[in-house]
Amino acid sequence: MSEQENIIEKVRKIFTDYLQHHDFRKTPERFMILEEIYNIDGHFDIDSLYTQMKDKKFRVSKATLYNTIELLMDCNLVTKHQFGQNHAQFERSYKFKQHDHFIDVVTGDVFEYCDPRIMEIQKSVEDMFDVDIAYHSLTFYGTKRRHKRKRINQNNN
Amino acid sequence: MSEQENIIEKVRKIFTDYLQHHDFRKTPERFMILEEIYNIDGHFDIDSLYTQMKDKKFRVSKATLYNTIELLMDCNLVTKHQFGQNHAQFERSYKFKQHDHFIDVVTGDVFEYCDPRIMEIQKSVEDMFDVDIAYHSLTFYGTKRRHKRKRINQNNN
DNA sequence: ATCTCTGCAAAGGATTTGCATTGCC
DNA sequence: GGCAATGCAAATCCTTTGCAGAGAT
Repeated sequence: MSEQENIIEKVRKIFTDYLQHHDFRKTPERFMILEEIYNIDGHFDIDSLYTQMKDKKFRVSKATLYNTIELLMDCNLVTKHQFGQNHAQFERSYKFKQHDHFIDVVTGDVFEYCDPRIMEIQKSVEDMFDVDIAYHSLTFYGTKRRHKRKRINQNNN
Repeated sequence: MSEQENIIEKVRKIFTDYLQHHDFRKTPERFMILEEIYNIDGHFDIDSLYTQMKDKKFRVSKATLYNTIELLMDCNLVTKHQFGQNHAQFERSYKFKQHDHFIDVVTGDVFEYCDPRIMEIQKSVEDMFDVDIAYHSLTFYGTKRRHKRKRINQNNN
């Protein structure tokens, strides 16, 4: 069994347990959507997910996509991002380690990184306001540096 | 002259210079909006700003509000936040020192704090991806702690 | 058999756009 | 006076809601 199949089996299990525990129905649509999402690398939005599933001849509606993603966020299998545009982006989150984002404001490219110092800040904020933090959103916005580097025996650029 | 008047004079100057430099017109609406925003403490959205100005009998349209706020973001006089809902929130930003937010997901309350360590992370990210970061967004989401504290000779709570 | 979940379509809310008019330069 | 900026309204985009029928329990 591939690592990917292994992950999908595990998230199906998590989702099943979650649905069971909340007395929600285990409909085939919900599992199709979960599996589809876990086969997407990187970020996606509702519309692209919808188109992608329609292309595969799945019978699915946007209402169900929104509804199901809500459930998946509830059981921490999907994360939502608002990068500043008016539409949300999502991302599978099981077994894909916590990370934050850098957005290139010119190209729209998304880069990921993980810096443990954010957890230290989180701890400070929890103490400062006497709160428990469930999650955070950290995004840097900027542009690629233009290199004006001078190199000796320069061959290109 | 009060500190507040002083700030408003300065941001008017910044905005004037910006408009001049870009060959944009210095319309009275733009300065009314700027001044209105700088008299708001904390966050606001387009709708509340619109209502507030209408209540004062200003003749203004939402189209102009959106347009003007775009300009104000361009010259760093206003900051935009997307706290997760589908509508943006804004905030004056001149002379109000850089800060980030904690959102109470139950009450919707917004708390502000400033942690210099975010700049260290920013520097790392700049080096890692070879980019220049113009701004960032850091928001923590969580809830107030419930106190089960035991105190000896407890008087209140 | 019951009642949640579904797809579809309509509604809703925030933001953008089109356009005739206003008024800054 | 020319043309950018305005107000208003319509259009658009994303998301939510209403509802009749399908299907999980």
